[in-house]
Amino acid sequence: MAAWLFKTEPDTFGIDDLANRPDKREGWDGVRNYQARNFMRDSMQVGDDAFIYHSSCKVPGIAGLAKVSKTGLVDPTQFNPESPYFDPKSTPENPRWIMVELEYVETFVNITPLKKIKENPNINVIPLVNKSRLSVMPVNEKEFDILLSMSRNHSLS
DNA sequence: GCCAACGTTGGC
DNA sequence: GCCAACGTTGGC
Repeated sequence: MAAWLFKTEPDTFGIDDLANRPDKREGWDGVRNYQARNFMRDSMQVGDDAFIYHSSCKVPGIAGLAKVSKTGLVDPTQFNPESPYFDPKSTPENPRWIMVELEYVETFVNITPLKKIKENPNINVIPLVNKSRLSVMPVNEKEFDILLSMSRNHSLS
């Protein structure tokens, strides 16, 4: 089973919004980056772990955990002219943007800040730390274990 | 297919 | 709000 990290702006949609959905699930729409899309389309499987990372906020960092609950969904916002994610070049016959659905698992008591993540030499592999702007990125097993224990230990303090 | 210009992201 | 990093666009 693989693990991933999803960036999101909590002002728009954060871990609390996911937790407050009636079924605690949400289609992860609005990703408009081919590399990120390819991860969702080609590599994700139901049951994969998914960190929810909050960006562009007071304390950027990992806020919670979710899991992939559906794969291979067509992002409906690409066909909606009113949506900021509208893509006039995409057609229903050949949709360009594929998404997954995430299901809420856990909110960490405290955010695990990017600052702390950067300080750990064992997790400098992920594009997050490398200043990439990828909004969806893979997290290897070792990194996942470290990040999860950081997040849970931190929540005890 | 190169690459300069431009727009966006996102931490600070 | 600044600006570095990076993806995308479009002229050639």
